[in-house]
Amino acid sequence: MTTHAFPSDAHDHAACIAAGLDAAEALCAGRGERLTVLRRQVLETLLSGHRAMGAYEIIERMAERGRRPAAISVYRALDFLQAQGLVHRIERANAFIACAHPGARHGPQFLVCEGCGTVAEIADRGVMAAIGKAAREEGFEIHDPVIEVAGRCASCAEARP
Amino acid sequence: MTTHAFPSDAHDHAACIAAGLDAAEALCAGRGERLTVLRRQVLETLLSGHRAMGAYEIIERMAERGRRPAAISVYRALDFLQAQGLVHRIERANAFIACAHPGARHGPQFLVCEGCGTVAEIADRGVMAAIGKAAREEGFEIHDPVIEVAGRCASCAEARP
DNA sequence: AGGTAGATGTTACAACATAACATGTCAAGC
DNA sequence: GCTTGACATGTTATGTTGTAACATCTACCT
Repeated sequence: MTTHAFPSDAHDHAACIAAGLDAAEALCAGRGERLTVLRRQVLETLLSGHRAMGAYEIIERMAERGRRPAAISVYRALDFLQAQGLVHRIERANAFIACAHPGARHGPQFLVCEGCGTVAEIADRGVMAAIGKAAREEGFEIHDPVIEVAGRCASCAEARP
Repeated sequence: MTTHAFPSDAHDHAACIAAGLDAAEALCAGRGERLTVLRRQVLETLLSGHRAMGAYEIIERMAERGRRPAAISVYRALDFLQAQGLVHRIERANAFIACAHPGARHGPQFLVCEGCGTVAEIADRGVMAAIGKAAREEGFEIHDPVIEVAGRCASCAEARP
């Protein structure tokens, strides 16, 4: 299987949002966790955007479609979603993005395009193995690796070579 | 050579600060860049702390030893020091740390201990190679990789197994 | 001395995140 | 049906991190 970490221009976006929400529902149900309306809306906003978004941008988008949630509420929802592995935080951008592989165990890595802002989530075994090896040599126990690579995605590199 | 990314408890700290400052002087002189008093003090503060520090913590420390610099001045000094490769930013902590290998080309990676807060800077070839390979498979051009691994350093893991 | 480029200072504010406490919601057990 | 308890959300205020806009200073060149 060839993976396409960067979404193609014309994929079935509605279906991809629905799939993400369904996966989240299933995952929470299986764990006895509550995917409340607010949490679901935050996740849906991230899925719709299909890119990393700051908390206040999420608030803005939610405000356009109904009541404006308080910052703290959105942060709490994001905390929950992160704990469930449904959302990741992009540290270097103070932003959040819906997980591309909900349910899978990871160790995700992110390719962040400086041209278009798209964030691709990959889960490369080789990268994790190399980091594990380097850490072992220092006697370091890995808990939470953050790998965020800024650069240019294929289409942006092509557009401005 | 066995590297010790985590500093031993009793290394010659004064010498290690002096060495860092000397390296910075030499590097800037060689490039025709100006290591001004303010920039030097910011770097010295980071070298003394021997760990990652927030900008406002740097300000606090500098205030204890003289005039309190404005936030923006410290951020500008940090920008300069980062551009010269003398300081790195730890994204996940909104903090800064003096570079452990000034002058060397890198691609640094950080092991951040959640026990004691120490940050070890390593420059593992295997990790960079793995990331390069993963990026190539996506047609992604790497510009600025961020690798920050949280976990426990050897002494903290031993102290609380 | 005057010009100029770069560094720093002053002030105000934007953006990101959380503390403390009140209130709402829903299901279990009486 | 009511109470209770656990968890989620709302309200208000504030803390933390970072920058914009513009003034001033400094060191060097001519």
